[in-house]
Amino acid sequence: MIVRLADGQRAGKVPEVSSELTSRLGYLLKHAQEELRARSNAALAHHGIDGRELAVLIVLASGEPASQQEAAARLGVDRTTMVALLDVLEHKDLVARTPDAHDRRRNVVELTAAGRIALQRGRKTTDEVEREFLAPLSQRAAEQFRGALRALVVRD
Amino acid sequence: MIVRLADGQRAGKVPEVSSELTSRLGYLLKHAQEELRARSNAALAHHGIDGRELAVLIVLASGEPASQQEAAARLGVDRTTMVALLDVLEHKDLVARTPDAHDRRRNVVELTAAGRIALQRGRKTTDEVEREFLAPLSQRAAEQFRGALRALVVRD
DNA sequence: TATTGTTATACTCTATAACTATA
DNA sequence: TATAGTTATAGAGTATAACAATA
Repeated sequence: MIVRLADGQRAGKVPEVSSELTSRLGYLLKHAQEELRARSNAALAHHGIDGRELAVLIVLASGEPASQQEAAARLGVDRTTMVALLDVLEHKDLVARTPDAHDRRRNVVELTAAGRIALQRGRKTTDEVEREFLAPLSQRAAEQFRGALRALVVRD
Repeated sequence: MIVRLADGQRAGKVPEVSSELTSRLGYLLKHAQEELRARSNAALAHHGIDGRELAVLIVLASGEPASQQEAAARLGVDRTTMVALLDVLEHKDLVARTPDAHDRRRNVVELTAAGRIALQRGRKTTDEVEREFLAPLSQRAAEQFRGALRALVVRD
């Protein structure tokens, strides 16, 4: 799977990306994220979803059944963004909206049977993609890398 | 009325993001990148630029004087994207376009005196931002983190 | 014919404001 | 009045296609 070196960046004199740039933390983080996202989406496409949609499925499967707004909060996006995400997932029959009996303004959003299957497969697939992505590191280094990232992001 | 304090919804607290989500590598990388970018842009704003613009200045300062297309290749963006970036930087008087004497289709793009100053200050500022961002890690862990990122991104 | 810079256009992702139906 | 879902819209950021000038 040669994704990164595609395009016209191969023939003739290849103007390399500036080395000062590639030593910047911002550059490294951005490209690591983009590479992992591309790989994840390519692998998840076999199950008819992408990484963002899998994240929604994960959020809906965690904790109690959620309204759209609660799901949006758990995912960390705006409620208007959640509308569009759920439109797609509902159309794929992976989630179902049901009016809340106790508060008819709300929709309770839950996974369908197909949604639970897609979730299971998506988890397994992204686990594999993560392992491949981290392959250049020793197992110990990979664990330390993950731990460092968690310390940087979760802080507080 | 049913009192719903599901999940991490303690009073006065933001509803927590699903914990399965925050253990995913994709989530961690994305949020680390966004956090660092936000901090960098906030700090660089004092010098009238943002992170992307600093990246252009770095690219232009590295190696030989570049055409717009060479600069785009070094930065890893499309040439049409470079046009817009240079429009802004030229308007701020940080770079100058000069028609190439030997090939009049090309523009040679170089830093102005103000551009060199902005570059110097931008480098110093992002160095500081990176240090602060990595502060939760020991110095040794920070170096290992940077090395791991480089191994993951630069791979070949 | 091919290439450089440019413009017009479009697409993705996301957010803000306003509308509707409920509460 | 306030809230949940929705719609319309806008703004980054980036890419593709087409065009003029030049090679």
